Amino acid sequence: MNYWLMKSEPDCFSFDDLQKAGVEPWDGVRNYQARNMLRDEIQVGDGVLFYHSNCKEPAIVGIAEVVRNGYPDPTAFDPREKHFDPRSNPANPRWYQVDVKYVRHLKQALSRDDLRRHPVLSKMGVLKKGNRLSVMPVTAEQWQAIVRDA
DNA sequence: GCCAACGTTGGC
DNA sequence: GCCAACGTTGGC
Repeated sequence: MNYWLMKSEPDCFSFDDLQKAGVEPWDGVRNYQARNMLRDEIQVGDGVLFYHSNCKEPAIVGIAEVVRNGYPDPTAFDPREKHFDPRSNPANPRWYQVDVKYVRHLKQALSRDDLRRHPVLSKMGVLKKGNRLSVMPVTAEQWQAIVRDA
């Protein structure tokens, strides 16, 4: 069992949206490093920290769970989609997605300042400057520090 | 294969 | 809105 942090822009898709949806495909990722994790590493049952990015109050807001292993991202095949990629096709898919399920909100969202102040969480990749990965690994220690206290 | 130009991300 | 960081593109 592994743990991940996934970013979403709340103006686009928020954690409340995930709660309403229940289960949602994590689509539109167009970065090879992230693709490799989605396709090869992220497994059903893995834990997900849901992070709101590019917004007024960037923060880890809740917990989700992977409920489907990596499979081809169909939005890459559709020219009407924002993330359409003509180089990807069903016979030879380039981009992958997983399905994630809402679990629960944190009692209190963890802002970047909260994370920076924490002895364990201050090491999280999401705090690193210039980090642009929309999916990144979280250590068991970091996961437990969050799930235990929040 | 190098690298400059360009686009995107995302905190601030 | 600014700008640093980084990935991608494409000419050579």
